[in-house]
Amino acid sequence: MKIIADLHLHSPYSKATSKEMNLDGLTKGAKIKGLNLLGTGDFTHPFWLKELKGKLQEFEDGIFVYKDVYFILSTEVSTIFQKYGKKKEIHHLILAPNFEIVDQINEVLAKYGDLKKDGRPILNLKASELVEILISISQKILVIPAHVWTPWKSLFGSKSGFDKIEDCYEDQVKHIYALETGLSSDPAMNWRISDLDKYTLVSNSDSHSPHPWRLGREANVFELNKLNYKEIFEIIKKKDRDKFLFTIEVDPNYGKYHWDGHRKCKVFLHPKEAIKLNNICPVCKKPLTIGVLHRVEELADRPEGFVPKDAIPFKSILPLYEIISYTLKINQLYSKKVIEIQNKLIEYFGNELNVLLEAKKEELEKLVDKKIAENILKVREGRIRFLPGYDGEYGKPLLNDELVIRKTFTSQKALSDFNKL
DNA sequence: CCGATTGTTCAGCCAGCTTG
DNA sequence: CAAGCTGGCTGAACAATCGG
Repeated sequence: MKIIADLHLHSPYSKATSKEMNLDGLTKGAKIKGLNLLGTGDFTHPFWLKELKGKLQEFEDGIFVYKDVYFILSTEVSTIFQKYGKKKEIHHLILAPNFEIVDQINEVLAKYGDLKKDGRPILNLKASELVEILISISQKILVIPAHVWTPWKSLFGSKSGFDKIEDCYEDQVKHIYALETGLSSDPAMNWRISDLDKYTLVSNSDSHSPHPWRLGREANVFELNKLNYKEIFEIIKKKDRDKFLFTIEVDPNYGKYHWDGHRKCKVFLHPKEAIKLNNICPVCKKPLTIGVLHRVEELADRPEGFVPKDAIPFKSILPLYEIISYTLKINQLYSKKVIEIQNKLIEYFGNELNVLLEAKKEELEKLVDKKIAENILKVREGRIRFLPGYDGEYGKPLLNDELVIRKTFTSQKALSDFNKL
């Protein structure tokens, strides 16, 4: 059976999330998108956990079901600790095999932070201590460093991260099997660092809203004989290429931290340009927010385009809402017209991922404007340029062959280089 | 010309850290 | 010790534009 899984998302008990991130909203969103396995998110939060225990039915060992959508118990925690005299804040995705073990996890973690305060609790623990604690509860618990390249709160992040996984997880690194690439990087970027070859690269949305332009933006596609926790655990642990078919990605340029820059100063720069400026903002003279591409370049020991031999392939997409709204030049994702077209396509092809990955051009053209059909194919085939994201600003796809003329470039040369891409 | 739709901006949520 | 900043999303308020 084919499983399309988004394992990292949040409940309404996390800060800055939509109230619709409840089980009904999530299952509705998953069906529209074409996902059949979701992480529950936030199992550390007592109210959310109570809801999960009450509403989820056990399906198979470690897998639960609600309204025909499967769930696996997951949460994200933030560890804050000092190392090398600096504050380190690192996010970790945690998967657990059953509610009994979740109860044990929560009992221990509650000693290190207030689990009620946020669905994504802050723990006064070193990353290595967190892993040690979890593994001592159960070897079946999976700890995955979350969105490893984003500047804030991540393993390799420019603001509070490390250059080597070992520096973060120390002797507990032996229990780390996978890394979450995050929106601003794709597997190809990670393949440039030989140290990462042994890790399974997983992709999740970290969604805060169940809307199809957020949930399932990134996902993992598995082919399983049967669905249970052990299967998922083993695939991720062993990087089983026969069962891990591919990951679904957005173009890393779309991510909010791909390039370097300052949102407020309207400065965004390719790492090469930033380095020429000593990573100092030409407007406010303060250090730039260094993005994902820059960090990958710093740590890479291989050229662009290198593919490790056991790499799991990936496909790049964009949320359908964005393709439609950018094609029609409507900025509002939820405009009536965009929703109408989206619904028409989803009704015909069953779900959004079918539209994005499978739908044939002739069929698309029968249903919608030729330009929209063409752009769906363009995105699928990667024939598309972006205005890259930076310092928390999403990247923008250039679906109408626009030339980029924007005040946000401080360097005319960066602008002309960009238009040549 | 007026109502409907779309575009744009911004407060609010909140803890916890840094800065002055 | 207060002020400012951070994250990501909602949804209100208001402005602009579309279309019948």
